[in-house]
Amino acid sequence: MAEKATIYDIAKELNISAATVSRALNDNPKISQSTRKLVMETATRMNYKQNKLALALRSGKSNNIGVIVPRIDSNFFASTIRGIEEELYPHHYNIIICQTHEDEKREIENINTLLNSQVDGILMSVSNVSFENDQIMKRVLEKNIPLIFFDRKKNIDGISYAIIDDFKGGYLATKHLIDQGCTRIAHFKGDKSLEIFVNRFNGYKQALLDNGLPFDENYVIPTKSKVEAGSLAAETLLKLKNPPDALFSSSDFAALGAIQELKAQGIRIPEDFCVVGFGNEPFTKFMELSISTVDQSPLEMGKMAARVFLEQINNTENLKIEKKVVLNPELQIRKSSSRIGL
Amino acid sequence: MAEKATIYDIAKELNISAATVSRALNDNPKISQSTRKLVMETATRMNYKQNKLALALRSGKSNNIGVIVPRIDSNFFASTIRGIEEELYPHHYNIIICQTHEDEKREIENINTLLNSQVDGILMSVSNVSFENDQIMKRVLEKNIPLIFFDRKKNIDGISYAIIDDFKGGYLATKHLIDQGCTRIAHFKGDKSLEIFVNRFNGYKQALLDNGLPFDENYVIPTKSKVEAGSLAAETLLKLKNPPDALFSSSDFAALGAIQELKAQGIRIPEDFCVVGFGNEPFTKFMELSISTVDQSPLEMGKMAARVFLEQINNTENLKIEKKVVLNPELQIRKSSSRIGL
DNA sequence: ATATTTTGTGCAATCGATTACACAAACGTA
DNA sequence: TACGTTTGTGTAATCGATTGCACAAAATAT
Repeated sequence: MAEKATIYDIAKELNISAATVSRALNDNPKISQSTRKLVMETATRMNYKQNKLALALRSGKSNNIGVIVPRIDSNFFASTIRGIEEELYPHHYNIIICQTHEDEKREIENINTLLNSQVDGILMSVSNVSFENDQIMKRVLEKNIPLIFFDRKKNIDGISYAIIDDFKGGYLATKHLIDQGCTRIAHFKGDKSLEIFVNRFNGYKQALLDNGLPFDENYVIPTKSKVEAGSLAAETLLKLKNPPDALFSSSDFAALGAIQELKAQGIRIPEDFCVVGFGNEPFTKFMELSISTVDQSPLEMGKMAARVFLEQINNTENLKIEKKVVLNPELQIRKSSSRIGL
Repeated sequence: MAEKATIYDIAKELNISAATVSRALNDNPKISQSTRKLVMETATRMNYKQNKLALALRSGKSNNIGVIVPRIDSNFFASTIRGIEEELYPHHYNIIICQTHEDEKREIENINTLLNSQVDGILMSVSNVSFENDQIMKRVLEKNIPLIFFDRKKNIDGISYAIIDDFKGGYLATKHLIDQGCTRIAHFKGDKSLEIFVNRFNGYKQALLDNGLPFDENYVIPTKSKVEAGSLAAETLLKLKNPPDALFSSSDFAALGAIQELKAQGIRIPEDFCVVGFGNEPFTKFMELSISTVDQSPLEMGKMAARVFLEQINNTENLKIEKKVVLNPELQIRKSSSRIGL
């Protein structure tokens, strides 16, 4: 039964002190070559593994960081987490994952658990905008633990973030539809308590204004990020007296639902109706009628968030400096909106 | 600057000992009501948070478990992780995520890091089958740390696992194609060093045998789980003197690639050619030509793996008992293979 | 009034690694 | 020879929480 070996076990084995063992293992130059070699060999032989908990307790650095997301099984969040992991792996940080399921209580619980676990930082995509949560986030800041938002952020002074320019994303998508000759462009709007959706909506609105198209409230439908929700919303749109000839959906899933409904009603895409989604979900590319969409470069976003964390952890002085990374959205033009050529 | 408060800070504040504070916070009945109340209030006031590192060091339980997967940004793995997280959350375990990128060195590194971090258990989906890794896994067992495989396992005595019956999945898929009247069924075979792919292949072969169809090696193409790989493999198949009339692909992505190639060559699906994939990736359902596939219930698999872990951690005695959970694959019949009705 | 039990706290060791400080041995130098 | 340096190790404190044991004070019994 190979129980875990500690530096004390090695020390006893060699009749030296644990301090010497520790120094030898850490390549401290004060230790003689002979002792060092002996210790190294014995450590290997006894299958010694440094206990990171002890190290963390003493040093105050756990080398763990917490990542909080609404859910992990979405392509977007999984990709950001991948980005975070890849950026932090070389720096020997481990990643603790938490899901909130969009529940604010869970969000607070997760933050507290992570703090209790002495994580060195927290990267999160917020679930909602209650004020209660603001309090706890401020407390994280007070403890001098880097807190970084990615994608879904809140406006709290002193908190850095990595996001994409959702306004621009909405603008680009809408402008593209206008360029295709569409004049009655509808919009599926996401949860209005989240900045990202408000910004996409604002980008949409601005593009209409800038191009002399009227903004019609009836064309804006609050829609969840679900296929079924998209179908229903499309149905509503088509019942309007003057139905739209294009859709910018804040969600790829809802866009898909809309496309299904449109097709079911015999409407041709993109000839009669153009659609642009948001998120660049894998399926949008795979469809026979591939769906135009706005890419959020989640991998890059995760990496940027991780880099901001690294900067903050290395500059305790600059902790108060808010770092804002805004990535550029990229419009992926595909069949669902390509009237012209391609 | 609200620095972190410890029980010593609370003790000093109240002029009592840290031991008493600790007991009060843990609802130890030996502490008087009055003291307890005082401690609780002071703890809240000082924003005290228990340091889990200290607790973990003393108790030898970190309440962290490690999850190792080839990559996190695949629908399958993300879903299993979700399952694991949801099952373990009520038991106050945190999840540390590691990616191997199919690299065996990384696999060993990850295991070592997790061991150093004193995780209470490791759940993993292996990346390959080198012997070197067997050694380290055995060492994990020797340390009495529960190690559980999910989906991609290895045959190592004493290691429990949660998988699906890949043989049966392959069998069901192939049998279904036979039932559709297909007689020349090809197969895209995955990495032969992984059990799951060997089993899917064996199920395919057995179904052919059981139904009096000849097994033709030329119909079996080693194919990566990529769209492009599937297209190329399909091209190869179609060049055969006697090309197949159906395909069972061990990957949904490769199946999609094949479908694209088949269509490009003017072959009608499912009339001329039936296709079944494996994995039930979201896009298979979303396509206009929806793809039949074998569902692996990743959420359930993750939960089962987590449950096995919980059983083992609660029965130190039974650690040596291998627990084998084999889930039932479910064939999702969709358009790509539905000649009859639907 | 004395003996016995109960109640509530404190002391100190523990988990494992690191590190400031002390100090002996070995070396070099005048 | 005597004194200063260097070299290599050991001692003990520290990180924060828990807990067996000891023990004083209070409550109860005799």
